[in-house]
Order: sequence, then C-alpha cells, then structure tokens
Amino acid sequence: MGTKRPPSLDIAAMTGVSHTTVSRALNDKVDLSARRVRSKKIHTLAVLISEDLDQTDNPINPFFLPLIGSILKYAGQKGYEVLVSLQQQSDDWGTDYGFSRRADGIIFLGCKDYESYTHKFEYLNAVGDPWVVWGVDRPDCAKLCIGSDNEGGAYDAVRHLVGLGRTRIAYLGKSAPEHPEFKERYEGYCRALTEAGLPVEDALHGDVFLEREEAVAAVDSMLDDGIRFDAVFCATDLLAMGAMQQLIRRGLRVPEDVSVMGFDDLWVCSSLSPSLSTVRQDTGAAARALIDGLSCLIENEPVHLTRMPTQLVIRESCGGLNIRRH
Amino acid sequence: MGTKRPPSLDIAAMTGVSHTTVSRALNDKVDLSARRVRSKKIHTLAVLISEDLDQTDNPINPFFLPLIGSILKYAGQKGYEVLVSLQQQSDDWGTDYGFSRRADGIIFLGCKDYESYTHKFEYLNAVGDPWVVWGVDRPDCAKLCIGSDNEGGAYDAVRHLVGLGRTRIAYLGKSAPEHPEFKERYEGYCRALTEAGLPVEDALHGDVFLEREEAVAAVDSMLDDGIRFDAVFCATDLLAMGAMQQLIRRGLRVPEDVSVMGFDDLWVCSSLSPSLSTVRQDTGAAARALIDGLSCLIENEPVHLTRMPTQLVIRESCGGLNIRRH
DNA sequence: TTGTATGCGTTATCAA
DNA sequence: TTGATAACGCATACAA
Repeated sequence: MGTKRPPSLDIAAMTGVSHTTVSRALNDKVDLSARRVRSKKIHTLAVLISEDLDQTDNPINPFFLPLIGSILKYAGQKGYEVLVSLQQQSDDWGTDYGFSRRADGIIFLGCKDYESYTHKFEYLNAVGDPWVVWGVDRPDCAKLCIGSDNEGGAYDAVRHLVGLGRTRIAYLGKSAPEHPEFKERYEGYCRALTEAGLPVEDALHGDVFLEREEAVAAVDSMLDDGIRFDAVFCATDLLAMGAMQQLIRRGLRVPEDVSVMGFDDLWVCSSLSPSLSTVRQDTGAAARALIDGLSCLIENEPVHLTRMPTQLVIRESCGGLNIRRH
Repeated sequence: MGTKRPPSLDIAAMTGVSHTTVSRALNDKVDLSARRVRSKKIHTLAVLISEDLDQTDNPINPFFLPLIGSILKYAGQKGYEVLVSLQQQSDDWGTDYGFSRRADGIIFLGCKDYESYTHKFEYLNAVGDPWVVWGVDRPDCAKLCIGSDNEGGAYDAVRHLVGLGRTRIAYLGKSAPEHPEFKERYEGYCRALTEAGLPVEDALHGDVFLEREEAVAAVDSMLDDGIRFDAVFCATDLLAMGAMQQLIRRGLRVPEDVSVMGFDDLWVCSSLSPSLSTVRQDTGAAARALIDGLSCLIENEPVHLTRMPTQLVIRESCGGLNIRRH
C-alpha cells in the first residue's frame, strides 16, 4: 500500500512528475547529508586547534585568531564549509574524535613542540584524510607544512635594532630544535648579531616559551642580576607585551632606555603605549596557502612547501631615528 | 549478480553475520553523512558571525573571540560539531548561504545595530532552523536572545569611579535605542551619576561606535575643546584602549589625571600599561547559556531569556585607593 | 541477541 | 529534457 509514501514521492505524485525531477527542481534546498552519502564529497574543511595555553579566558593562541578568521573567509570563498574543533593537549583523539568522513581535509594548528604532536600526527595519518599544518616542515610530517620565514623576519628585526645603535640585544624565546619556529627566529637573531660583529651572549637569552608571565619573570631576572641590555627581541608579541610592561613597571623607559621588538603583529600592537614594533606574519596569505595546499592534497595534485615572507613593522617601542607613529 | 556487493555485505558474508550487525560492530567508523540522512539529526551547530569591522587584519570583534572559543569548547563537550561562518555585513544571505539541513541550530553573533539585521533575522526565521542571538532581546527577534547585564555592569563601574572621588566622568559609546546593549550601558552610567548627585552632561558624552580610532578622535576633541574630565568610562575595552593611548600621548597621566574604565575584559586588559580596569563579561557562562538555550529550542523545550551577571575588575587604570595590580 | 526488509533524499545510469 | 530504477550506508521496525 502506498498510503505512507515518502514526502518527496508524495510531491512527485501530487505534481505528476517523477521524484527524481522533484529532487532536481528543489536543488536549492537539498539535504546536504543525503547529497554527501551519494556524492562522496563533503565540501568541508576541519580546523583542528590543539590548545596549550592554560588561561581559561584566553583559550586560543592570539596569533591563531586572525589566521582562523582568514581561513574562514577564504574557505568560504572557495565554497568550503569550515568545521572548527578545539582540542586539549591532553585529549585522547583516537577515542573521542572520529574524523572519518566529516571533512575532506584537516588544517592543524598548534604551538607545542613537535614531539608532543607525534602521536597526533600519526593519528591524522592513520585516518587517511589529507591534512596540512602551520609551522615548520619536519621529515615525519608526511603531508604539507606551511610557515613564515622565521629566520629572515627575525634577522630583519634585529638588524633594525643594531641600526638604531643598540649593542646589547636580549632574546626572549625558545631556541631548541623541538620548537623549530622559535629556533629559526633565534638563528635570525644570531645571524644579525654576528653580521654586526656583536657577540651572542647566553646571559642575554631568556629561555621562555609562550606565556606572557614568563617574559615578565625573565625581565625581572635579568634586571635583578644586573645584566645590562638596551634592546629586547621577543619570539612573539605576547612575550614582548609582558617584557615591555615589566620594563615600564620597573621604571625603565621604552624606547629611550630599552627598545622592544615582537613577532606576529597582533592587532593590539598598535594600541599599546608605546605601540609595539614587530615582525608581521601575513595571516591572509598563510590562510590561502594552507587552503590551496589542502585543496591540492584533496584533489591528489602536487603540492609545494611554502614559506610566507614577513614584514618589519616599526612603531614607537623601537626608538631611534626611524620612529613612525601608527 | 552479487559480485560487486557493498563492503558491509561482503564482511557479512565472510563472517557469517548480517550487514546490520557488521554495521553495529564497526560503529566506530560509520559514515556520518549516511547516518544523518536516516536519523535526521545533524548534531551540528552553526556559528554565524556578521562582521562589521573593516580592518582586514582584525576580521572579528575581539570580544567575540573568547566567546567563540568557549562555544567551541562547550559545544564539543555536549557532542556538537561546530560550523563557523564569517558573513560580511553586505553579503546577500538568501542566495549565497543555504543553511537548510546543515546544522540543527544557529548561533548568531553581530555587533551592528539591530535595524541592519532585520532582514537577516527574517531570513533566519524563514529558514526555520532554531537560532539564538547574543545581545538584547527585541520583540521581533522571535527565538531567544542572551546577553549580559549591561546596565548593572556599567552602574557598578561608574559607581566605583565616583567612589574614587571622580566627579567629571565622560562616557564614550552609543546611547541610542538602535544599539540596545550600549544604550543599557549608558543608562547604567546615568543612574550611577544621578544617584551620586552628579549631572549628566552632553559635553562629556562622545557618541562613538566600535572602532578604536573613534575613541582617539573623541579624546582629542574633548581635550581640544577644553572640556574638563577626570575619568572616562567606555562602552567597550577597544574604545578604552584608544582613549587611554591618546590620553597618554597627549601628556596626561593615567590614572593620576584621568581614570579609565572599559567594558568586556579582553585578554589584553591586564597586559596594557597601565593595565585596564573593566567590566568583565563571562564568556564561558554566555557560551553555555547560548548552547543550552539552543538545545532547548532544538528539542522544542521551553526557554527563558537570560542575563549574565558581570563582574567589576579593578586594575591600574583607575587609580584611587583601591588599586590592585594584576 | 541476530537477521531481514524497507526507507532516508540524493546522485548516476540508462531509456524514452 | 524527463522518467524510471539502482545504489550510497545507515536506521528502524519487526521477525526469528
């Protein structure tokens, strides 16, 4: 008995056309899930954010925010939906996250050292979906890595400080190979110093990671130990903000006594007092490179590793003759 | 001929059980799209961000960022996937965005005045999916609105300034009914002044909207016009940052000459020099209220409008006896 | 507990 | 162009 026929067949009967035609005609309000069952295309990207910062009120690394914004924008232009997922560092992905057939590809964003991500990379590879990661390419990261020219950006920044006449330039940030991005920035710092005939001193290196408070403590420590310095180059803006704030609290003048330089160009940099000089990462270009690369992987087309150029942004915190106000 | 049977039937034949059982057994790696076709449940929420700020490098209102982070976190805990979409103010939703059956419900985030959103609200209502909006409830916003106690928060802030001995307290922000959230904050400001026997002066009201630069200009304008004031209460932290920066650039001391108070408690507030006092909105609680409310709408359960309590956070920018350092 | 038949709304294929 | 039918992988209802 056909009294309880499906709606689409009902419409077909009522209008006198086949239900195939009904489906074709109503092609604006289609059921995406059904379409996906048949077509095997999800047209969805997943952005996977592996979170490290503990602060509950600041759950995402601030550098990622404009990057995510750009990803959303560009993915939308390319016709992708974007699924965003926040993963705690401690989460067991294998059990609580089945990526299978949820997205055509995955963009992985994380700040921790790559060792911590090894098993997550393995999981992503096991799932089989194509994925890309923001950062520095590593041998066992099979797919595609996209990152900034960290060494060049840091070199530009420190060379600028040298050009201002600074001779005792501290570096706040990681330098070990477990953190390739920061290691590259440290290498750029060293190259600029060496090129200027300045020594690389351990006493001027604060081995801090991501948290602003670490930079505060590092500044305190250097000042308490009587270590002289006339500039601080920080591996991230967040660290630079902590350093600059503590320098001011300790009675030093920025930039008169100490120049401060960051890395990232967070939106706050121009709103600080003094405004913060920094090395800008182009998040728009990064988002395009990530998505275009992922698209290639999805379509089985060849991909090429990409390094995004950086741009030096000089604001008040540098001092010297080149002060430009934004 | 059954040579090309579906995989599940193959396994069924090999293991001697039915393909239904196979399906049940392999319930870890199911095809979500297929499941959704049958079950009619998407288990997905869509976060729709209507963007207003023009800055390309700051595409999302900074207040929304922790809110979105909390939404991602809490939605994940409740078993929802989250689809995030950035919509330009100018985008024609009807044509370029078919929400039908992509999500069980929609969370709408936007900062513009409600008049601008009228046709978007109509579209959302027409789609039929349940949706909630962050902000202030309005008659024609049929579903559910969730917001902070703007009036109370502003009242607390201004009363604190009065308690510090400030008598000429400026307000930077909107006050017109088209911007209900800011109107409520203005009303809290007025109530605190009136209660303290202080007049509400038009000269002390800078009618600015969202952009930091507007606050910079408003401060310039008041100073240029010779208007005296010893405190500035701003409708958002972004405005407070602009105001504070410009006060400092114009040679005034914060908080000695002028106290500055914001609203939101962005993560940067504690990193500014001086650190910024503000009215904290609890984005975690807001995210929970939005998602729980949306869940109720999805399940056809009754919902209640909710106002989230705010919390006064005193930092260096206030001055007075109550200075606490964060 | 395990097996079977059928429907979900689409796409793909072939026939008219 | 349009119509009929099969298939996608799962869920539901019911039978064994």
